[in-house]
Amino acid sequence: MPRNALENPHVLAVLGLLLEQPMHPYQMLAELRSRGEDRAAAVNRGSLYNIVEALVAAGWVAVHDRQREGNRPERTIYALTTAGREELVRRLDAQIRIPARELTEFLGAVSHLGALGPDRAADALTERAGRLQERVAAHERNLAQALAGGVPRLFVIEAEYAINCVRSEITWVESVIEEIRTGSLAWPTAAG
Amino acid sequence: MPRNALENPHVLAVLGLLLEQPMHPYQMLAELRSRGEDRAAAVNRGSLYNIVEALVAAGWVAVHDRQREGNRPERTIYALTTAGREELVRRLDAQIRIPARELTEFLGAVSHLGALGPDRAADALTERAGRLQERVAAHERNLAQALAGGVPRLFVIEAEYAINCVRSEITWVESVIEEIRTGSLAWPTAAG
DNA sequence: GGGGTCATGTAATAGGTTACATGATTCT
DNA sequence: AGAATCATGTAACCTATTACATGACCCC
Repeated sequence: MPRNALENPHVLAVLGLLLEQPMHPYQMLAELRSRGEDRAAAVNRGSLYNIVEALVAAGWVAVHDRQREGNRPERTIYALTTAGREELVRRLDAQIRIPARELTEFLGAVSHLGALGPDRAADALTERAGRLQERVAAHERNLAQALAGGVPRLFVIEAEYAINCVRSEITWVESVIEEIRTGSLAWPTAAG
Repeated sequence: MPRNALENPHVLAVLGLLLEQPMHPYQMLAELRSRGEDRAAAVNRGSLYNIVEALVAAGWVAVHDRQREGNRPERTIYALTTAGREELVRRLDAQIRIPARELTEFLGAVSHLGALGPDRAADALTERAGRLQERVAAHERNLAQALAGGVPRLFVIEAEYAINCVRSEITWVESVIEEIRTGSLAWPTAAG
């Protein structure tokens, strides 16, 4: 187990899952992957076992049950402890209060937009806008379906946030395209 | 040198810097750090030398000059090659056209907002909104200063994008706070 | 004279990913 | 019968970070 596995960014995701219900690691993996499309980052099993081990050592998670079906490998169900729940709340609280510097790939690309030249830049941005539209539509479909299925809004609030982010990016991208087309965003030569 | 150092996410940043002017690695580091507050992620020298070595091997970057001042260690100035410039354009183009799944820390936190309970959630979100306001103000000051100093808008366009993102997040956060306060965002018990 | 910056090179460390190994169950 | 899934455990590998090593120059 890595020494500071507790600093692993997936720790919050694991604690969050265990808040919902006790689980064995393989199930966590399945959950994370099924929601992963828009919620969690990809985790692999190697890291996951390390994290769980570290969480147990920290006392935030404890063995809840051991089950055996037939001759399958015994599966160990883990559950949040009280301390784990407190830690989860502490981390959530901190991550909400203090915005991290979220450096996206797109921000890095935009900072060298000049290198593409006006036509290619406008073209690329247009394609992006289209793809973002599709993404918003997909998010909205999922959200509507969940709400129609009776899931409380609080439990899908992050979808609303994601939609908000993508929407505002679309607006920005489209405004830049327009400015390139009208020439109000000037293109200095040797732009970089 | 790592085998796929060319896949390193900092490659684009290095190519972008070299598009502006030839440089030696130490200077790249200084540039990245000085802009780093809102532009580039932190790079350390170990990785940087690996990247430069890989870029040279790929033919995207070549030794431009070797300079020696007094008895200081000789510094090697690298410059973009034509192939390197093409690669930069190719990567920029792709990164703009195809939006990556940008999973932020905040998105992960929001998805477990329920665990904080309504009061603490509203409180934490309020603090975040305040900090985001400060960040917008700082970005705007920098942007205004750059523009006043004669920098073409195209070269600071990424600051406009960053401001747009933060602004829209503030709007969203404030709307959620309001909904928590008025009770229109219901809080199911045992929320997680 | 001491501390900080300029500038590089390289080895050690530790983390995450990938792959190997095992074996039962279920579906086609 | 073969493939895919369930479920774990562990070792190898590769990458990035960190630290060590070197030495000149500049400012106080």
